[in-house]
Amino acid sequence: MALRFFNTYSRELEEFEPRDPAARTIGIYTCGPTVYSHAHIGNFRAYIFEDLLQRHLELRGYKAHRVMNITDVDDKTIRGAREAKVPLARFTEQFKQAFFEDVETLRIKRADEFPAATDQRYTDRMIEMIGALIARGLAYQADDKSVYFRINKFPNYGKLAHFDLSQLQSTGRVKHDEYDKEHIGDFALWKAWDEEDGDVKWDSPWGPGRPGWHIECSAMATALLGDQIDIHCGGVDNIFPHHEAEIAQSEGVTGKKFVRYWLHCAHLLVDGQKMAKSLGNFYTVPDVLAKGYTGRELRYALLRVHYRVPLNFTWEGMHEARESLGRIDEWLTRLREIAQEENVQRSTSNAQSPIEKSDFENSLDDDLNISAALGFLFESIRETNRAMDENKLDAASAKAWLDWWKRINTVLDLEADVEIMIPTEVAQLAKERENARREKNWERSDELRDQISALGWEVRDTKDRPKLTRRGAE
RNA sequence: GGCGGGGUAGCCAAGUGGUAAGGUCGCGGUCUGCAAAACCGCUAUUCGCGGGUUCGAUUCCCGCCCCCGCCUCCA
Repeated sequence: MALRFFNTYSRELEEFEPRDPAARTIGIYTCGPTVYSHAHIGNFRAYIFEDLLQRHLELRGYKAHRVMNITDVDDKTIRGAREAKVPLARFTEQFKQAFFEDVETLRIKRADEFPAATDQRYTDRMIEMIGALIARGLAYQADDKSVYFRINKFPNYGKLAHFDLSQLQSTGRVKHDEYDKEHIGDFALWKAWDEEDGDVKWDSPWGPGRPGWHIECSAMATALLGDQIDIHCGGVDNIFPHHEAEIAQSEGVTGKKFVRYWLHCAHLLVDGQKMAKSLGNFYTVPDVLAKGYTGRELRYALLRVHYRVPLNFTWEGMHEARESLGRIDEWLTRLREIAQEENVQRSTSNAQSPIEKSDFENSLDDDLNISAALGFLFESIRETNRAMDENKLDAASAKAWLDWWKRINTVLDLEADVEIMIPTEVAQLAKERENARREKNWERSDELRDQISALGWEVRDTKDRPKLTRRGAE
């Protein structure tokens, strides 16, 4: 099946054709965090979706050149720095660091570049772009000294969001004192300095000020990926106005189609509601870790639902993630044991399976249908487990399954980390328990099992020997 | 009001014009000293509601209801 994605621009599933088919390198721009506070798990749902996208493109033989911006100057960061009474850069630094820690915890592949809006390379580029837009009549400086984009001069404005500009209504979310604009939909390219900004300002041909939010993405995207990029992603809430503005600015400057495929991720809900600090359902990655869950468990929970469907985050869902991963872990452990038994005779080899091994990746070709892909994984697990129960899976077959897993795990990245060493205390208790069992002292044996359990380990008596595992562990 | 996305078992969630993947939870069974893991069986006569097209619709069309989001700086 051909690789296809749902393009927000056309609202249709489209076959993916990179801009440059020969080069096999895909330019991907993904809107990153605004570092004014700790990013929440809803933000990370979008980043995990982008991670899945990149990894699957790579599985399909493409090379991704991915850029994720860091917005380190805007109203919220300035306000935060002022309230904390520290310089802007110092204020944002802590959240940048936290962001990168969370990225690692969730096993999200790092983008190739993380440009920051305040980097002079990009502020220069923003000023250059704004100048070009003014020269083309697409932007103007208003009486308040700020520079605005003139949306009436850009006929395509509204195409991405499918908005009729005459119907734009103010939701009252933005202050209403912007009488200086020609059209209510005109958005700021350059925001003139005011006292609230303190020492946060850059010089420009239009006086001191700072970039508008949208222009930074246009500047960084075109600077690092060129005038035209293959895929641009973000959350659905970015469609309007942010991505609409990016199109207007970028195409207004370059005159070329800015993005070939727009992919947008649906929101994460918590207990069926939008996540909000006021509702007390606002979680960061460390919040989830503090509840005893691991990064890979959260990764699984955020990954398992198709990106265009709203995902409801619940603790029950986290439990489900843990159990499902445990099932994968057990399966891999069994396969590895059999793969090592070179000379053991099996009654018959049973590598045959009604599940085609390519079903997993073919599902991902279909607009990243991860739920269907995981369905195939679990069906495969059940079938190979059955074969192993019946002693019908030989070492070669086990190895083949492990190779398959290795391949799909380049996309999933859900394997448990290397086995944690069994603590000597646990090993000692297990040994004592074996002695008790040999003497058929079941009471003592069960008591020792409880003690082992209290230490976070589970003991299982198999035919060969008792096995110790740590459930729910990284 | 405009524009999107969604409504499938207790929960999460695929899917197709031909009679419902998978995960999780629960129950019963095999195995086990007992467990655990694994496997087997059971758990949606039905896919928000009402019409229509069709031999046949959960899947296509029309209308309606509900949930979520966006409508100027939230992923």
